[in-house]
Amino acid sequence: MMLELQKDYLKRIVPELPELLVKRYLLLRKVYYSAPIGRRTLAAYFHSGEKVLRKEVDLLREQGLLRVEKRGISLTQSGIDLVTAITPYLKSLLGLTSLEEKLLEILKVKRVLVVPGNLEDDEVVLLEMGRAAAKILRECLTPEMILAVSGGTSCAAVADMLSEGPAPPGIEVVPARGGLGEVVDYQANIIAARVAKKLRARYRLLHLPDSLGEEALQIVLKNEKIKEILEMINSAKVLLHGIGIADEMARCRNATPEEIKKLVNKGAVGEVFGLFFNAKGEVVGSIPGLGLYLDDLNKHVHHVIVVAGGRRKAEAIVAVAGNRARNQLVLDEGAARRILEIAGESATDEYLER
Amino acid sequence: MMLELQKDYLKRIVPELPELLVKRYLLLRKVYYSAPIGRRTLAAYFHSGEKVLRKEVDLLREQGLLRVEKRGISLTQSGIDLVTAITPYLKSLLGLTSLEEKLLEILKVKRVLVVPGNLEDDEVVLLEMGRAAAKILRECLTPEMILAVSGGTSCAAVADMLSEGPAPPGIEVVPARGGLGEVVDYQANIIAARVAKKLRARYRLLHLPDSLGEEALQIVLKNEKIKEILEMINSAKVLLHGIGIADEMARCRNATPEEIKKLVNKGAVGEVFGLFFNAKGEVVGSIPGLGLYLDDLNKHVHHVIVVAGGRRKAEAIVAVAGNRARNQLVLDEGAARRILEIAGESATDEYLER
DNA sequence: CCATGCGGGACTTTTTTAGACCCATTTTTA
DNA sequence: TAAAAATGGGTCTAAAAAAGTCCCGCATGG
Repeated sequence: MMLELQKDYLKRIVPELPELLVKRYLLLRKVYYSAPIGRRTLAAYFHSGEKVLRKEVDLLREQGLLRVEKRGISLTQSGIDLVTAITPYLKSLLGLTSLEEKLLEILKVKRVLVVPGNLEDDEVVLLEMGRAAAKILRECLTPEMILAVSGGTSCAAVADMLSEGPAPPGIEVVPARGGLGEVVDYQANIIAARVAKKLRARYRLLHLPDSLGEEALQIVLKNEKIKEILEMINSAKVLLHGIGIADEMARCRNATPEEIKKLVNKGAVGEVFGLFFNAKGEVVGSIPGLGLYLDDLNKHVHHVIVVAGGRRKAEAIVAVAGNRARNQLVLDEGAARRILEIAGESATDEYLER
Repeated sequence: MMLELQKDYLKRIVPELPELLVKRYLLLRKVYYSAPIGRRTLAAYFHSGEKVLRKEVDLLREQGLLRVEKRGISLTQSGIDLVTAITPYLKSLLGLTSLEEKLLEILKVKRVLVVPGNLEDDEVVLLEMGRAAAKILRECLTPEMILAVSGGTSCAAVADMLSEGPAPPGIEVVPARGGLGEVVDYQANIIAARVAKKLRARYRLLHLPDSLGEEALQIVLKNEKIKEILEMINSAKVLLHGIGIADEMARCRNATPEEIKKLVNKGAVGEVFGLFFNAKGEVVGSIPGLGLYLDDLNKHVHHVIVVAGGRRKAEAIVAVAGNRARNQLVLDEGAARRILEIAGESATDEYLER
């Protein structure tokens, strides 16, 4: 409270502080993730003039935070320390801390962590979310547990940012789904393997194409190996997953226009593991055959880490991750603020209904 | 510690923060003590251009901290709140908090409070010191006690800044000395009366010219009234006093050149109540007759509040107020930093002696 | 071995800032 | 009560700072 008070006063007597602080924080953060990086590249990234950027760089270099060399700009050790140390203060200044508290109430989950920035405007935000989620993930690990991970860019970012180093013994990493989409880096299988490698843990793969006909699926499911892995997935104690937007994911899974229409009519907005959720968080559709398996998962798991960002995913996040007491959400500022807007709107709606 | 850490990081990522903060703090503080005050007067005060100052004023007005009216500039309620609330943060930023801790060790007193700024450059500092000391003074008051105050500009400032309002019952305010100097506002008598009025307490006056011959003094001392007051002074539980520079005060008390030379030869650097102290804090001279009385005072008193500022008073402060466990010092930044310098020098001297 | 991207420097244009007034009004002073 | 001083606001101009746009020599990586 005392800190909040001072922060407020500080903003009034030095109103240029937030702007300066955020600007430089974003610069340092970008360099952190992209070093070594050139002056012009940075300028283009921030849509600012070269001279303007150079001034900032010079200033931060004079402060000993940046190192400017022939090969490009990178952070000094102090710069690295600062970027991590100042994040909580910045979040408080930007109102993200109070945003987190509000979302905690609205979404009724275990934890909400909001990363500054918007995924849609700034690619670095994804990495930052990945880093935050990776940290949480490590906290959740205990010996002899199964960790299930989903696919997608968000989980890929977590794998990227996960620190290398041994995890508790006996951990196994499994993909929560089969193959999906074309980009190999975002496949659950690949991500599971990469996470396992970082953790120096074992992993299993699920060799199952995702969009399979009903009959074919029934046959494949009789395969012992696949049955075994599916059982492993279902007994996972930690679950890491992203969130899909319903219609996009349906299209991505080669659903027919009728099927998509059907889903939309049922109010599907969010998707995860091939399960489709409506705004109230109810399952209104699923990939045939696997649906039941995966619906069970939520009942036995201990920790669920959800990583998602971008304003356009807000509805899906509420639908998929809301009202689940075991969920820990890692969001970006864009999604977080949008969720608050939606909640405000629906609250207004309720008010109007009376 | 956490706060210190953040402060440090904040200074590195926004190095212009201290400058901005201090500049505006000083502006607000000046307005606080001088409102309503005009733009040009302020500009002249800060030795800055009119336009520069106007920009700052506009900014602070937009922040709702200043009110700009035909009659002049004054603080809004928020502005008043801010000026008082931000002081501890500012002190920490300027390193005054750590300065206070160092002085506490060096001077071995009960408390050291350092006010930002230098008395010699900025007249407002005196008022700020007065306000700080007045606050401490009120904390020290208990029913039925005697409060003794000395003369001088510092104590006058305390009287000025003392809030109006009742004190614990039965308090009596007495001047610690008789008349001294020409300026009526700085007489101990007048200050005692003003303090008493603010506290809604009773007061007594000491009708005794300070520079009296030895024989005349002996006669006057037989006066019952005077004896009574002198006894009251000696049984004071709270003592508020400033600090004089030895040679200046000697001259002020109409000492002959020989007497002054004698004092200087004895190493006198500081003065209070007509007692002269050398650098080690020993009494090396006094106004005839009253010396013993006043030397006793320090032995029975509970709280001693010392107010002094300006670099040139540093030696005197160390001499008079150092090494007294009951003393609470209110200093300005100028004096405080100079004291630290002196301590460093003498420490170096000791080092060289080995 | 060359092409790309790097930091640093220089030059010009644009924008911002700062200084020096004057004005109508209010407040203080004589 | 009248004169004098001080108030905020406005404006014009000079100065300075900022920003945009190049070019250069160099290292690095394909």
